[in-house]
Amino acid sequence: MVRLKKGPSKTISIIDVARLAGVSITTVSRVINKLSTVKEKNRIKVLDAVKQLKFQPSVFAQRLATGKSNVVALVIPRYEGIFYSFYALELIRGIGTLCEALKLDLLLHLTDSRSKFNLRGVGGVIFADIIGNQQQVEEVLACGIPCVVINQYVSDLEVNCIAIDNVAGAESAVNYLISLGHRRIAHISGDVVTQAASQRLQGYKQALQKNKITLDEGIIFKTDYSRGQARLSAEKLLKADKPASAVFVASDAMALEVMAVARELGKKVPQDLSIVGFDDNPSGLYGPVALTTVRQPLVQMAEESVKVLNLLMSAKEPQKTKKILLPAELVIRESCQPIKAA
Amino acid sequence: MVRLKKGPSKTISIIDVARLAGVSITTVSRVINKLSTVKEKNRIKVLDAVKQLKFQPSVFAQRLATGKSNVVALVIPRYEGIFYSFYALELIRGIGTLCEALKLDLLLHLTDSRSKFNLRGVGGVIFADIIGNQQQVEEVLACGIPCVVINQYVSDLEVNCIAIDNVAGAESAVNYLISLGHRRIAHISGDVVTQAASQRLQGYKQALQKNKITLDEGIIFKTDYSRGQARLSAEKLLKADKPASAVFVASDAMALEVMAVARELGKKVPQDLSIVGFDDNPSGLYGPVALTTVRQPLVQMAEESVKVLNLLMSAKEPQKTKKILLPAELVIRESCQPIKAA
DNA sequence: CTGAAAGCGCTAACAA
DNA sequence: TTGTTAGCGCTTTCAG
Repeated sequence: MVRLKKGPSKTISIIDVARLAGVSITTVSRVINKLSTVKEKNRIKVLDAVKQLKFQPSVFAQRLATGKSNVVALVIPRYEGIFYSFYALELIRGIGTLCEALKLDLLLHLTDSRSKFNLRGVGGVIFADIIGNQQQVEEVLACGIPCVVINQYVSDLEVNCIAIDNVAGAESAVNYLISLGHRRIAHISGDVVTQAASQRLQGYKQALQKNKITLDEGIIFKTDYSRGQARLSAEKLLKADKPASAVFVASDAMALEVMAVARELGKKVPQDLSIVGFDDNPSGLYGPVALTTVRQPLVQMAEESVKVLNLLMSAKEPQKTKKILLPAELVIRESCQPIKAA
Repeated sequence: MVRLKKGPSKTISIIDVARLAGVSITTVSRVINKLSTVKEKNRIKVLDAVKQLKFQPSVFAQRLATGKSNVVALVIPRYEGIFYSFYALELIRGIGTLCEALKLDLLLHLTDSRSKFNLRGVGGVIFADIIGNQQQVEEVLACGIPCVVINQYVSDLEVNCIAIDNVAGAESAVNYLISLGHRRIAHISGDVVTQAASQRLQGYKQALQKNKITLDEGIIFKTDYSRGQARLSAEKLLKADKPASAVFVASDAMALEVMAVARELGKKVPQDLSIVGFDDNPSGLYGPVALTTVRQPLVQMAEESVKVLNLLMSAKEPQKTKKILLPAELVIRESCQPIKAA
């Protein structure tokens, strides 16, 4: 009835190590887990045996025994406007690099709002944005699994979140344009299903209001973050009877597209049109006119999320939920100039 | 000596389900694993209990018991030229989506050549490119873990690989330019530490040779795939005494940069310079002149890799290694035209 | 068609 | 400081 142990191809376990080292499996376990209480001499014997047998502990057995898991699931909405972006890549890179360093297993889930995944076995979850999948967050929370949401400030849920102050960032961009004398300032917005885009729009409006500039809905263009729609918007904007002298664009990728369109139409940047983007995407540095933009601390946000989660995962007691708002900072380069005297 | 079972917060296990359903745990296990031999009546009782208790089997216990794992590790070199690209994102998306569908757990490893990861517990590995980390591949192979390498044709190792025929792709691009009458054709290459870039360079050279056009090393520019270096190369190229009439660029992102530089210098595309890129990056569609390019079946490559790996992982016997070469196809759009009569 | 029971490889009381 | 041993939750013989 016993499964045959096929002599040679058997996977080596802690028992083999113990036997070779001439100690008990407990001692081996202690060495592996760096639990101090092992005599140096034995420690070395065990370490030798481990090396000799090329032993690697079974993570499954470990997790089963401890009930703990060092698996972090990163959930990214399968939403093209977001996924195909500088933002997504920076996020994955930031989170991936830190997980690697912290020895956390990073599980990637590209999801739509319907998909369900087995939560048994994951130690913590990071949600990148929430687009229609708030329910997934609630599920995770209900299971008592540590969880942090990034790039989204969640006020109606008792959940940790780390977001960027898009409102203030947008406001500072528009204020800067105003300080240069611009009054007719357009906005090309991202997809307002994302919190980031809608907040940037809000910041834009707020800046105008505070400066007593009347809002003209006719020069606010809503897009899906794509370059295609940016191009369309830019064309409308530039061919209008009463063109704007400046434009605040919700992403650098789109801003660059606007810049390109302007040039194609024979307009000079910044002489004829001042442009501010958002992201601090390195692409903005190329080209003859470096893009003025708002820098988001994406990598910082990514790393912070892993740190917070890691803390949560190793904490004994449930922690107070943290809500962090990271500042976005205006980076002045060359794509804006004071408005020409009328 | 027994760990206390804290009554309420205990995680529910197969035992609870069995108890509630009034059957043995074996039966529950059979139902979960869809092993036919269960009376319909019992099946329903079990399913009810599962639903009622919101039972989710512990993947760790399952894997420990079966010795099988459905974890796929995706290893991506932490190499900026590659990582920040359309390519990387397409790959992650393709692999991520299919894993999600196949219920495979996708583990992401951003690695440098030195990093080691615990292989115990992963059922299969996908390597995206090999940049200095061939040793990692060999390690995986040595452990007998199913493994496939993508975007790299590996001939000196008994390993499955799926790559794109960059040589032929590049050749067809250059042949096309030649067919339009171009004779002085430049090349802006990617980072030749990557196989893709060096093969594209090779295809370029081959096409010239076959057409008895002498190679001019002076108009071959090697870059790190960045837009910055593309810009520099383009400037050199366009300001040269004897400029080329056409250029084949190793990526669309760089090709777009070249196009931008050309315009800034007052050159018209395609009238003054014909350009072919590589990737079929949607960005190439925007702008006034759609980019002619070579389409790589990236998503297909990504999906194929998961399929092959999945097969390998569920196969009883070791399989013959597969080496797949996917064709790349020229996509003619607007950025090239026949050379002007001299 | 069903159930009892032996593992899978490891951790953590507890005793020594 | 070390070893014994009872689980962790599941699968899988094997005997009913």
